[in-house]
Amino acid sequence: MKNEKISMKDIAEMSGVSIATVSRVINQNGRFSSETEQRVMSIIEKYDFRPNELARGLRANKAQAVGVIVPDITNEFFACVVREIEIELLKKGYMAIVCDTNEAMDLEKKYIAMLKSLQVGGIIYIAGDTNVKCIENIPTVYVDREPMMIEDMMASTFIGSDNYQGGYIATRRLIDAGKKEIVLVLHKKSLTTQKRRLDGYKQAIRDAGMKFNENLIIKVENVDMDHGYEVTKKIFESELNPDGIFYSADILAIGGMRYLNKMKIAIPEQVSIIGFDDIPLSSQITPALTTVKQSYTEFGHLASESIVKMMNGDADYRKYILSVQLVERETV
Amino acid sequence: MKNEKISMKDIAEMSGVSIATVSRVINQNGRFSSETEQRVMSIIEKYDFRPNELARGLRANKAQAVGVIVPDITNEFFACVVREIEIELLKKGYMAIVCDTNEAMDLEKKYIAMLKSLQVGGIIYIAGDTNVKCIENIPTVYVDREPMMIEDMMASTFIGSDNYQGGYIATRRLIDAGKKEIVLVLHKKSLTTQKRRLDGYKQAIRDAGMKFNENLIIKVENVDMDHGYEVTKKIFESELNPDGIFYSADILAIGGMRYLNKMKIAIPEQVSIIGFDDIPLSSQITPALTTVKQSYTEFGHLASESIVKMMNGDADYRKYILSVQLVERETV
DNA sequence: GTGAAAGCGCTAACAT
DNA sequence: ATGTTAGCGCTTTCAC
Repeated sequence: MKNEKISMKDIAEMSGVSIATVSRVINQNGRFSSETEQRVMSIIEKYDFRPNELARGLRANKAQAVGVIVPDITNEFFACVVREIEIELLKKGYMAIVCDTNEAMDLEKKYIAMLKSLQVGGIIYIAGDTNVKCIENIPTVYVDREPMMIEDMMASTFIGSDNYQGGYIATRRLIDAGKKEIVLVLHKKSLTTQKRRLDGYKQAIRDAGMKFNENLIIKVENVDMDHGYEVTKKIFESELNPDGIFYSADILAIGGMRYLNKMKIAIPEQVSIIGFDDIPLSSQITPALTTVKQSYTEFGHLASESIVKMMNGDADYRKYILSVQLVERETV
Repeated sequence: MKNEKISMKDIAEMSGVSIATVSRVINQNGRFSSETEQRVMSIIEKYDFRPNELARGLRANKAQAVGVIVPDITNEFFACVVREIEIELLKKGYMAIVCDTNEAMDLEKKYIAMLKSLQVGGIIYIAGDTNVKCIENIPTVYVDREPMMIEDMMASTFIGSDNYQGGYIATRRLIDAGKKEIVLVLHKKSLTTQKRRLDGYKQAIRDAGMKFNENLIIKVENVDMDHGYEVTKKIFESELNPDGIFYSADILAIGGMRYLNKMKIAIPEQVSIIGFDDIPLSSQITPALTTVKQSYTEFGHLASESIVKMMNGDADYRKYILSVQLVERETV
């Protein structure tokens, strides 16, 4: 009940060895006899002792932790990526410190500062914007959203999907379904992800011999279900009359479908819908959402792998562009 | 580019004062002239210096951080609670360290150990189970899921919803809609939340002069959409023939609705559905889910408030039982 | 194989 | 108003 906090010094005294030896045993740094090891270990277990990570970190000049910056933890896609990262990092002996910025740039800055003062060894950064300068003096892996590399370009790692390909196959699918007026709903922020998807869209349109129409590209302020609903309402209340909509995120599509359902617009007969991400939810709604799958498992796995390498000085500076697949369900 | 890490010692040298003075300025502990303050501050800003939290924490014998343990970050309800907590804690100058345990008890133990060795000042604990012993020697706020208090009972705080009331009004609503065979889908784990909702259900049934039927209580292994689907399938493939289902979580209900839609079972004409939580998603699907609302905002707010009080020795040992409301939408 | 001791960056008690 | 210094718990050189 009242275990006063125990330190290595206490363990040392109780085992009748010096604190240096205790340290060696704990870190398995050799130079101790196996009898000593046994004795020390048994005391450690008896008191359930774990070394103070603050002191360790101070000594090592960095914590056994990595910061993870996420723009929106309530978006199932990011939540899944984060879970994956946490699990992987834990396996490797690191603690993940997750910071949800709610897409606010000022919070992002604040969290980066705090993470630095916490002396995290690295940062996994799912940026809220692309005008971010690279984080300085600390290993960083950029995930999903690629920052404008100002300088430092070669000293960083990026993990993202093939968004161009994603934009292309989604649009192509809609064209193949005979759709003629295809709206693309994009996130307003200047994200490379959005730009690439647009490029893919354009190319698919051109390849089909159709004419690219600027007015069919609609930007949305925020990526959530409400904005998906509102933008769709706006579209149908305008002079546009699309027979296909490609949303840049599943949750936008889900919000949009609510509007279509409400207005009794048949999916996919009147309007086909296609999303992006393939969050677990997308297979659950009715009709189930056709979408472009990004693998959050791979994102998380690669990100943790990569940041740990970097922290060990094992530079891993490159871009990983993961391929993307069309998941056919019921909305096209 | 190559700013070597700067410490208070460097700041002190550059400002021509002692490191103690720098410390006083930073912490606004008084006993320095305003000229000194200006000079020191300007250097600090120039170098964007922030004190090493590891060293601070070591000195203070605890970090300016609180651990947050969550059973499932991909569940929108918990994600929303976490967001709220993070924001509130940041305002108060604390860092949140979020640990997603994915409903695994062993991970939970591991994370608690890690948080302790990180010397967090407190823990906000949304337990995965109820058989948890209280966390020892560290201020803890239990949220949503109440642990069996072994000892230590009076030295802890709990924040939860009025689950009995929630169970009652949901069931009552179904009864009022004329439903006769009402299934209750519960989480299998021994959670007090589940038990209370069951109690509310029973009471409502009895109050209506109906007979409680044990067979109508179905337990589910895990709370996610897939389990919602599967359990609903199982129900309709059994000899049961419910005209109302009360799911103990919105995401279960959403999975269940997929099955009903697939089988062309009309909601709410043939079967009425009611959920629990009121996650943002529930208002977005078609038909929109009738549910019992728990306020994640209040959860998060109270939890952060309370843990900070406790860490300041300002004991706040009590139970907060938040009231709950029926949100009428389209599935009843 | 083991121990003594320095020092990581900071705060606070004690001088002045 | 400011400086000196001990010490938080740990790792790691350097002696033996």
